[in-house]
Amino acid sequence: MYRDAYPGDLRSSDVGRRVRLAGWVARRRDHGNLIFVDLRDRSGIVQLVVDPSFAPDAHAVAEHVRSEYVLGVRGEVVARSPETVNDHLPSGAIEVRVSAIEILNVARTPPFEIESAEDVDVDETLRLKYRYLDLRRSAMLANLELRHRAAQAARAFLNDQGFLEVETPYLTKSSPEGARDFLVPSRLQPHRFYALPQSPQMLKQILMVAGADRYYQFARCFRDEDLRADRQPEHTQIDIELSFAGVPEIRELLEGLMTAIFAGVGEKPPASPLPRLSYDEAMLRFGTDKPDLRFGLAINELSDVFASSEFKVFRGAVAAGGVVRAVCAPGGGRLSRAQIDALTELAKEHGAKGMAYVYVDEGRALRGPIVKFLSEAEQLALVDTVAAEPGDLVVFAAGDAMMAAEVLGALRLALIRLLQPAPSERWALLWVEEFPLFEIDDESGRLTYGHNPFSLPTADTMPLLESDPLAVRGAQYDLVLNGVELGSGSLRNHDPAVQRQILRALGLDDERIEESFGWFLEALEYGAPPHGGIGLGFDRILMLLAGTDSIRDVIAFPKTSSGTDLMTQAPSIVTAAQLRELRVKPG
RNA sequence: GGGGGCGUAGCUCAGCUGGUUAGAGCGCCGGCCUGUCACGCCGGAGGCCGCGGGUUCGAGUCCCGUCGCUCCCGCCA
Repeated sequence: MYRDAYPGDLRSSDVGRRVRLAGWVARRRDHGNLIFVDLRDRSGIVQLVVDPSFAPDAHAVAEHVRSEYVLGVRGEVVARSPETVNDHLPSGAIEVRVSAIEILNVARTPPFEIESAEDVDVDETLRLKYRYLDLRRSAMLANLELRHRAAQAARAFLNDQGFLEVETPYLTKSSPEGARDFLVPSRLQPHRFYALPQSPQMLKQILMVAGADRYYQFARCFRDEDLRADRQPEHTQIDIELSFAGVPEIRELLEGLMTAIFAGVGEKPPASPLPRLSYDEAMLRFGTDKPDLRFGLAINELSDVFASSEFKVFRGAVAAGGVVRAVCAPGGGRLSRAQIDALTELAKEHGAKGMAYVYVDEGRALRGPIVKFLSEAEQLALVDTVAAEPGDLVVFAAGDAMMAAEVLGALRLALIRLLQPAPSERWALLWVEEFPLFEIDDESGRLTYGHNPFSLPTADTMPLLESDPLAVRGAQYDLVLNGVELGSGSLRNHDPAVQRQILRALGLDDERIEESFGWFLEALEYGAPPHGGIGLGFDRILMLLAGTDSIRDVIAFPKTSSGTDLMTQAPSIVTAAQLRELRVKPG
């Protein structure tokens, strides 16, 4: 037996207890006579005292101990004298007086300090190469525990709601739609390939057809696309699907799930029912389909105010069927000229020709290059509409409505970043609903799906499928937390005819539909129940709950943004023999 | 595919308009130290300045290329 107690768990109530401990040397302080060792494991740290007059053998061993050595220790928990209590340590009221030490394993000097006094940011490259050392740090272990607790809370909730956990295969069928697939060559069937799933979407719908009724899975999803701080080639989603449920019930269920997850990690969950925004509303007011509602700075409609303005840019935009809209940034008056210029550049990057702006002075008087073109009535109406206060900055976008939404959405986020207004709440969780089922692809000009080609159109827009597909809305619901899309869900098409119609509207010919989706559409013909579900980005939820800005911090073994695993050096070259066996020709 | 940032000791960084032998803090090694907890004091080792090329009397510094990491755009139903 190596241990009968954990270092970080020991407290005053354990005084007098004889314990066996095991762990790593976090720090050693050698006073020549007394030696102090901070012993660490997942539970935390406790101070060991090695006194040569009490335990000469243990002291002789302790002299050779170094950082990150693995120790087995025997001793007695003793109270510290009041002046030696360490308030910074949960176990700081006690220490362990050591009677015997065994070095269970030695360790090379770590390439970076695991317990560093200063809060130094070690280069992530190094952390990833030595991930086992990085994970040994308490912050990273805390993230692993957070992940575990969130997963357990979600499972417990879903189990309680009668859900069945089902695993779907990793080796599955490639389909040309959506993201690029990771491919796996088949040895048994040369020149054929499996694909790693981008999502278990169709399989979970098949489970509904099968009568599984309520399904969930912590599903690993693979996409061979370029990476980001919040995107990995493989990520985990809490994949959920249920039968015979409408949108309100699904919303209620998922709000319960989120509440359970928040509570499971010790966070106060946002109050149910959550706010709901339609996609159109979100775009209009926040210029994005994933608004961060912790901050105001909503977009204001000013087209009517400036329809006949002397300021040509505004008047012209409205005359051409466009809009004039603005965001009022409280305290924005303190932005420097250079910062305004940077905002203007940002606006241009998103399609604006420039960026009109006005400062709001004392008495709500306006100042800035464009003010001389604005009538007194226009100025009053502007100040009134955007609720401007002295010290504010108002930025405008004039032109096409789509462009204005995008520009102001970007400006809003940039202004929030620059001005750092106090968030109205810690967690702003909301639903964004009824996305357009179809979009126009910028490159090809063809119709493409907005979110998910399996979504059911809303009842009122279903008849427009052929006549005006761009007006069709899906019975969809996205969950957005603090401006991050956590997941997107919808009711699905259980009617194969409607599903086929949508695929056709996307420009797929019957042959292609048959090849990619034939098996799936056939299944729908055998009594598919009405159903719907969602896929929640588990890593993203954890990233937010952990308070980090990279998904890599909540994944045990993530890959770099060029897709390498720095620890194992995957992906790697394989042998010619392996390729021959797979009938894959070396490039 | 495109744009930005970074790369100097084991780690985090400094190194000015090109100019002696490239520095600091931490870590590491050795010595001393009975209560420290970022222990303290003394001493020491440690550098392909990412890599390749160029300009120059002279390059960590300037130029070109390249590699790696990173952020963003495209992309990601």
